[in-house]
Amino acid sequence: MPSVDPARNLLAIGQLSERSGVSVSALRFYEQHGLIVAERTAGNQRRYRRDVLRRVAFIRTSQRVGITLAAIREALNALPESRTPTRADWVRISAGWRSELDARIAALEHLRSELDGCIGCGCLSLTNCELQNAGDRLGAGGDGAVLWDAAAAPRIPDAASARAR
Amino acid sequence: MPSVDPARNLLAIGQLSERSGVSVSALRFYEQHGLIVAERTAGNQRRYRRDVLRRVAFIRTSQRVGITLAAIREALNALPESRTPTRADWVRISAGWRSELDARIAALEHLRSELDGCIGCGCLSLTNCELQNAGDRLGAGGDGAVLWDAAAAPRIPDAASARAR
DNA sequence: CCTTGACCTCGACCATAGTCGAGGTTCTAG
DNA sequence: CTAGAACCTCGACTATGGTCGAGGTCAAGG
Repeated sequence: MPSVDPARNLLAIGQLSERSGVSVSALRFYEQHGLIVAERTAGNQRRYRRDVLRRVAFIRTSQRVGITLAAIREALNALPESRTPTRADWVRISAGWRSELDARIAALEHLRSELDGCIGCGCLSLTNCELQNAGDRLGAGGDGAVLWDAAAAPRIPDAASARAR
Repeated sequence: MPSVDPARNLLAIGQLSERSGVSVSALRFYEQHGLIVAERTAGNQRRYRRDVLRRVAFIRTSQRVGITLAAIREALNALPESRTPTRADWVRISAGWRSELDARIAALEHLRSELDGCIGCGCLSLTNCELQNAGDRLGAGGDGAVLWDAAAAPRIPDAASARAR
């Protein structure tokens, strides 16, 4: 195991991996996608500043809440000088994650009530059923709360337009 | 538009697409993955029995609840002779979907409470945080209700084992 | 100095749920 | 009989979040 630069306390990728519990390949992947940064040694090896550990923690925690890497990256980039989130940053951002979570829970509950109304009904007749025809969606809650918004674009790129193209 | 076989009332793929609202490519995809079946004309074109319409409705409705195609296929294959679900089948199976939904909602609520407890805490210190360390997961609820089961296999194929392999 | 473990890049691959296009065939109306 | 719409297969591509291996380099201890 390589020893740590005594002056600046930089971490090699294996060390960061071990301390964060995130695989080496995932760390490289995060860098590729602009979520973390690394300095390089003369020999082109990555060296991480210690605050990257916090950054990785932030990323994993946000992921556990179901936030996509793209959204996490945006949240990080929105910070002044793209700094690693402070505790205050975390409080603010995680409150936003909480709203996302609320929205997703609400969407599932709405869906459940639809399903309940549908369990005994003529659903499979393919007409007159909310579950069949509603415009709301479940999909990996992309950007924002576009939940049961019937006015949104149709989620099934339907046969007619498919053929038209 | 081709006319329907008067004797058996079979549907061409375009007709099934139009009536079900599911794209032609998706219908072929479903067939490829064993969710629906088609007879063939002498010229190798698909012809669908009318009950496939019900089957497709079942598939789409189940998908809207967030069930994966793999799980839907299993549910369909579990029916006697892999018949198209009757109304009674739908009642039974959709009750199962409902439990899945309940489990997913419970998982999200659990997560939310963890997040709440974590918003002001030292989360980002990477220690002593439930959100950081818990074994529960969100991921596209695979097979069954493996929700916040700390005994389950670690979801982060961690650095150590990655290196070991 | 040399070995060995840790590191590097790049490209291919996993699952999920399809879409799109190329190149060729079939079906049906006129 | 023929035009054209609808159909066929197959392979490549989309996005997400990575993993794995090949082939090659770096760094540090003995």
